[in-house]
Amino acid sequence: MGVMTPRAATDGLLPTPAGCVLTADFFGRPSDEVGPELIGKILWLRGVGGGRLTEVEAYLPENDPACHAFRGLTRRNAAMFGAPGSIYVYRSYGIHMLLNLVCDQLSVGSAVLVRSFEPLGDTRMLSGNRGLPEGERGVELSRGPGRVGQALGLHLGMNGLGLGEASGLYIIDDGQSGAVGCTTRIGISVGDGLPLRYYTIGSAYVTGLGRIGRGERA
DNA sequence: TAAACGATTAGCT
DNA sequence: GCTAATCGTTTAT
Repeated sequence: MGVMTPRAATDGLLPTPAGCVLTADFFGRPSDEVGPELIGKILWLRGVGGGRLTEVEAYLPENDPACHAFRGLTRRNAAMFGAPGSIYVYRSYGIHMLLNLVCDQLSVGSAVLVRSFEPLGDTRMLSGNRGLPEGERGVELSRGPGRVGQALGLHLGMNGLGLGEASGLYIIDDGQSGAVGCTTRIGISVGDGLPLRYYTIGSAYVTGLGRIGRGERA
């Protein structure tokens, strides 16, 4: 499934990781199916960097009031109803840029929220965007959805663009995988209780480790 | 036009 | 563990 990393998409100073680039056929399923399979895949923004996905959450338009698409299409969430494998970026709390990957078929309104990743390769661009010491690669760099957006330098101009050439953002499968855990989602006031958060078991690049430790919704 | 509300994080206690 | 800061989007007048 998918195609190999396009050579044209590599940057001399910051090579895009080798592997199979996931495309619309991978994302064209409900987000609770795509979510767990994304764990361990590589999120990479051309020329900036990225890492291995360690935490994502699925949002479904039906029976899920926490999903932005639950109340139908608005100007803000329009990108969420776009083609599978496109990007939905929105501003949270007036500050943070949160990254979602659109799943399922056109106009369904299902997406996966990227919450954390473990950095790979050169982190100079990422740490610079975060305002951290050059080369920083600790959890402070990319644990938490707001930090992910800031590290990658996301902006609303990327909203609605497709993964790949259009946006420079790629999801790459390099064949490696780890154990995937599942718990309830984080930071929402409605629709919690649904086990739609997926994470890499044992990784420090996961938020809310406390509640996982207590065995909540394991 | 006004009010309320967050898919959060940093900073305290 | 708890709370404040922060401001665009949505929803209600």
